[in-house]
Amino acid sequence: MRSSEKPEVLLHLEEMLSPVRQLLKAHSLRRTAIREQVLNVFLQRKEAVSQSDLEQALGHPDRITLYRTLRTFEEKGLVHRAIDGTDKLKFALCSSGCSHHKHQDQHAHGHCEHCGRTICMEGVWLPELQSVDGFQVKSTFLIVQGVCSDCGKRIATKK
Amino acid sequence: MRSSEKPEVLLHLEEMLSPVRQLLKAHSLRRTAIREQVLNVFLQRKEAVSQSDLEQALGHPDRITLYRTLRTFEEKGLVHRAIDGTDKLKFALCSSGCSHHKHQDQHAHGHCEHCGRTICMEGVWLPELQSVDGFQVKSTFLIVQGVCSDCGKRIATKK
DNA sequence: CTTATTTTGCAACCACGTTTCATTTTATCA
DNA sequence: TGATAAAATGAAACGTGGTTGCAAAATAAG
Repeated sequence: MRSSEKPEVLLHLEEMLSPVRQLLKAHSLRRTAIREQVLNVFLQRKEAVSQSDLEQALGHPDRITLYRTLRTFEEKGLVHRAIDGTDKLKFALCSSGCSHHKHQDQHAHGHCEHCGRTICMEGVWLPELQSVDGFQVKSTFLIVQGVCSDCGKRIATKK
Repeated sequence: MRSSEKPEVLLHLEEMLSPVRQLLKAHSLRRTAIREQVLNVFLQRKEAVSQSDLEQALGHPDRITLYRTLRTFEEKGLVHRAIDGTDKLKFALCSSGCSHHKHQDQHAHGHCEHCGRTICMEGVWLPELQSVDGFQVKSTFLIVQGVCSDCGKRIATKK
């Protein structure tokens, strides 16, 4: 689908409406199909997603390209790694506090042992440590494992 | 090396002295070479170790056997997974509070971004949460990233 | 010392992370 | 709009790690 096939009016509308393109432009990233698709998934879901989540959501695109897309996003400060205690690497959209090399992620991550989703818990604050037994603290992560509210309801109603 | 080649007095001494064999017996596990070796590494280092750490430390034994050894130890409550924010799975010796299926790990884990080691921080306590926005909390993990005291000293003296 | 049970080591498979390189696509500028 | 430089893609290929099944070996029990 080439953009030249669309009337100009529509093009301008799209440019105005698309937060995805704004994000790409703001981080000086070229606009490509997979980047837009990936960003759309990040914007739709508010949770942390793994590469395999994305592969499924996007109908199994080239996995190397997807891999590099995520790494590029991470480098440019669009996403950060969300540590959720699983061995699976997940990413979440950065908030405005993230820059290219310093990511801030001042909230806990809740990992649901039922559905496997990882949600960001904005309300939980992390202990602010500076040094522990000679260990210089640079960042802290709090992982909360349990059952998310959706799964909790589902279990309650089905039983 | 068959034990029958040693005098009986020595045998008794060994039995009395070996915490490794006590651990195995306490968890009704058979005494095998690799299990003793792995436990020795766990007892010597006080940090969390990954499978590849163990492979290196033990001179690359059969990796499947090692893999199953760790899983067995985990099932029997000898070790627990130590979440340190890396994608690499690590294990640490359980304290007395661990049973077969319920592991307690009430301390933070410090991950050194310099040497990659993961140490247990007994002094840092985790926030006790019960429910956050409908999320039922079952366990919490605190990961502290930074520079461990050894690396801190090493950097300070070398520069 | 024999036997039943457990553990080991091997083969084999799949998922994932990662790099290299030729080809394609994008943004830029005339 | 069309040519061009730079960037991104897709294929191939490799390494590591996790996992299972099965026959051989080792262990604990009698």
